[in-house]
Amino acid sequence: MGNQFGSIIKKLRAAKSLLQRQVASQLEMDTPMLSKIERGERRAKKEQLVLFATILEADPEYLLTLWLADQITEIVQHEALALKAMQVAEDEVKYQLTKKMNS
Amino acid sequence: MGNQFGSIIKKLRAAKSLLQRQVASQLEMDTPMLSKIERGERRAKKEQLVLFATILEADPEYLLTLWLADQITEIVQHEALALKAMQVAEDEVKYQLTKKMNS
DNA sequence: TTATATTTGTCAGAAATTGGCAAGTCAATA
DNA sequence: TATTGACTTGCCAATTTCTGACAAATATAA
Repeated sequence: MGNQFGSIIKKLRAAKSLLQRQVASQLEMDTPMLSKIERGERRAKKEQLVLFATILEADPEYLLTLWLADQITEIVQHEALALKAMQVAEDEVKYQLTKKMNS
Repeated sequence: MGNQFGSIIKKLRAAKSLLQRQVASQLEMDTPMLSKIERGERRAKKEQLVLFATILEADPEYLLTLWLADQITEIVQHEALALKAMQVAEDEVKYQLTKKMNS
């Protein structure tokens, strides 16, 4: 249950003393939807991240990082090989980056 | 295009001089499906990994690692924040592991 | 060519995801 | 204790994505 993105946006919202109703309306969603996003039951759409950042005065890159990290965690959680898989993926991404550099 | 899992099982199959037809039949899939898995166009089902390992005489944990890594790579590829997101996810997984230890 | 191996394209059915609403819980307070 | 407001839960239909299967195209080799 729960994820990092949801926990953070909930915390940021509380820090600004905003109600779900107020944030949700700006995002054009209802409060049940926002509630679910905050509790990690649903995932925000990528296009909504910038708006979240604006409303909550957060760094959009920070939110995107958490949003991506949650998806990774979801894949490997409960896996004994989680850390190994992440290491392999990291190596692959780095390799792709060097390939991109030389082109 | 292409992923690590697919490339490896294709290489292993070639090393054993097996045809797609021979491997596919044991997995109860047709050769177009296996072809797509080898080229990363489709993903093997998790339940098939052990059978892949048996047929190709590979370490099942190795194949599972690649299979998981591919999914991570898919999420973060094309993302400038890929490495940062993976780091955050890794921290989270490690944290969950310590939490699990003390329970 | 002919045969065999692999890849590509397509598609209907299955499965997962989505957005939205109704109803529920919970806490504060009148 | 009744009411109000904030949030959560449960459910569902519509949409989207995924899956397996097949036919056809392409490649490889004899």
